[in-house]
Amino acid sequence: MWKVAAPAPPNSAPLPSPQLRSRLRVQSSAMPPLKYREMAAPTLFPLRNPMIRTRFAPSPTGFLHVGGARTALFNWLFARGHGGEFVLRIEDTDQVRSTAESAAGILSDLQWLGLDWDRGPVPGQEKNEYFQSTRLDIYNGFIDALAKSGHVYEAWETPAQLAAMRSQAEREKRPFRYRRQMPGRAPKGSTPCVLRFEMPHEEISFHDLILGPIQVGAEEHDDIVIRKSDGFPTYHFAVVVDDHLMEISHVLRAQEHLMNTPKHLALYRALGWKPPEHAHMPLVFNMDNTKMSKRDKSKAARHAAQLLMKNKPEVTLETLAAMAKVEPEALGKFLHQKQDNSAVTTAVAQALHLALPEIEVQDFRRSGYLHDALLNFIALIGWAPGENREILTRHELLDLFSLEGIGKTNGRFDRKKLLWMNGEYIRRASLKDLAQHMQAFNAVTDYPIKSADPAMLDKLLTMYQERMGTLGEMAENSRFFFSAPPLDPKAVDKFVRIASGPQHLQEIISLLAAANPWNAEGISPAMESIITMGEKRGSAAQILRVAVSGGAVSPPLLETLLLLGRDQTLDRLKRLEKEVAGVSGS
RNA sequence: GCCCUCAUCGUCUAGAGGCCUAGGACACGGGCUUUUCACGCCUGUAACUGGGGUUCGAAUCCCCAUGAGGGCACCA
Repeated sequence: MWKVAAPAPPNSAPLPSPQLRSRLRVQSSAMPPLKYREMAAPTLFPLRNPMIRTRFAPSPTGFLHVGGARTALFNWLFARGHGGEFVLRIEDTDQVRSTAESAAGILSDLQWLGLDWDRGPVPGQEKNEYFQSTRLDIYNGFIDALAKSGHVYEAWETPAQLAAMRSQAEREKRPFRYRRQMPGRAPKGSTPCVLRFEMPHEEISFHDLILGPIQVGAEEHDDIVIRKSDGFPTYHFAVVVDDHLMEISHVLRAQEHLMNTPKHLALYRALGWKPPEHAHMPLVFNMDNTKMSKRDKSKAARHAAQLLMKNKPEVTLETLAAMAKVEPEALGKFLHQKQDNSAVTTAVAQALHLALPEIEVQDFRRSGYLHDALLNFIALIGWAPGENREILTRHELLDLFSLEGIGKTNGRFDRKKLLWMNGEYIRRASLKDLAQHMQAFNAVTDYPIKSADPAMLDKLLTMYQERMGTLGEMAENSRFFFSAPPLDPKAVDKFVRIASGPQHLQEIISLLAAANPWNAEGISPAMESIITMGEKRGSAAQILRVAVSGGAVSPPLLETLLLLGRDQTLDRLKRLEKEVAGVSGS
C-alpha cells in the first residue's frame, strides 16, 4: 500500500434513517398507470443547489481504472461544482471477487487524485455502512416488502439450466427473456433459490440528462434476479435501495449502464420511491477502439516476449523465465495459453525494459503523471468547456463543468495528448511543487533519484523541468547522475571513434583537468573551447556528453558537469579513453 | 441474432439554420532558436459517413442506409 498525503478525512455521516425510511411506502396491488417520468426534459438543476448529491460506487474487484476515475471525477465535479455532496459507496455484493485490498486501493487512488468524498468509507478503518456487504438486513427488509406486494418470486433454475435455456434460445434465434409466466420454469427444488423481481409488462421510458428520451419496449424486459442464492442482493437491487436511502439526486454513470436504467426505474416504482435523475456518459476506448482493460498490459508483455523469442532464437522459455525471475511453467502458461497474470506481466516487462500501457490510476501514478494533469485530461474526454479552453485548474473545472457540456459520442484515450498535457503541468509547476510530486513519485517507485538529497533534487528538477513529459522520464534519464552509466556503443562510434575523436578527447581531458575552481566561472572557458573545438561548432562537445552520460542526450553540459563534480567527470572521461583505446586494436 | 445509443480533421473537440472559405488543441510535416535532447516561436497538411427530404438557405431539423459502440449474468 502506498503512503498517501491524506486529504481531509471524509466524514462518516450517518445514513438517513428511521424517519426517512418511514417515507417508504410499498405499492399496493392496484397500480396506477405507469409513467416513470414526463418525457419533457426536466430542468437540469438550479445553480448551487444544496440538494444535489452524487455518488461514485465502484465494486472492489481490482484497482481503480481510468474509466472509473473519470466517472468519479464527473460525479465529483457535478456535486461540488453545484454546492452539493459527493458520496463514495463500495459495492461489494460479489462475495467471490470483492477484496478488502481493492477497496483500500481504490480509496487510496481517489485520494491521490484529490477526489475527496463527503460521505463514505474512512480510509484505514473497518467497513462502515458505505460498504454494501454491511447492509444485508436493509436489503432483505425491502425485499420482504416487495414480496408482500407480489413483485417478487422464487426461481429454482441452476446456473447450468439457465445457460442451457439461453443457448437453446440462441439456437432458435429468439431472444431469451426470463419471465414469471413463461413455460418450462423449474419446479421448487431443495437447493437455495434466487429471488426475481417481476418487471412490468409495459414500455418504460425516461429522460436521460445527456442522451435525451430513451424508450424500452415491454417485450424487452427480463425478470431480474434481486437476491442471489447466497443471500446477497444483486447490484440492481442494492443500487436502487442505497441510492434512495442515501438520497442520491443524480446518477451519473457510464453508458454501459443505460439498459439497466429501466430495471432500476421499475424497482423504484414498485418500492414507491421517486427515482433520481439519470445521466449516462459516453465511454472511453483505446486509440484502436478496443476497450481499455488491464489485459492490455498482459497483451503488451506477451507480444514483446514472443517477438523477442522469434527474433532471437537463443532466447528460450527457460532463459526468459530466468531473466524475469519467474517459474518457466508460469511463463509458459502466460505465453502459450494466454493466461493473464499480473505478476508475470510485470516481471516480463521489467526484464525486457518494456513500458506497459497505463490502464489503472496507479499505473499513471507510477509513470510519473501529475494527478491534476491526469484529471484535466480525463475531464476533456467527452466533455468540453467551450471557448477552446484546454488546460484547466481544478478550480476552473469545478466552475465550468456542466452536464450540458458532456457530449454523446465515445472518446478515445490519446496517450500522446496526455503526455503533452503532463509536460505542460510540469513546466508550469513551481520547483517546490515539483519536488513534492517527485517525493510522492519516489514513494511508489524505485529509481536512483530516490536517493537524491533536497539540494540535488532541486538542481535536477531545474535541469529537467523543460525536458520531461513525466517524472518517470526524468527518473530514467537522470540515472547517470547517480552512477557511471553504460556506454551506448552507437554513440561512442558516432562521436568518439572518428578521426579527430581521440585527440579531441585528450584535449577535453586536459582542459577540464586544468579548470579551476569547479564552478560555473571556472569551467566556462574550458567549455567554450570544447564547443568551438573541431570543424563543426559543438561536435566535440558530444564526446564529453558521451563520456559523462553514456549517450548522445543529456541536459546542458555545464550544469551537468557542475552537479557531477570534478572527480566523476574526469573518471568518466578516462573510462571513455580506455574504452576507445582498448578496442581500437581489433 | 434481438434491443438501445451514437456519427465534424488521425485523436479530443468548437459548432443550437445564414457569423463556416468549418475554429482550437494533440499528433504529423516544414522553418527559426540551439553545445545534444527538449522547451519556445513561426508555419503547413488535414474533417462535416452516404442518400433522400424540410427550408430562400443545413455540419446544424426529419427519414433511410451505412458504420461504430453498449446491453442481452445468481458481475457490477
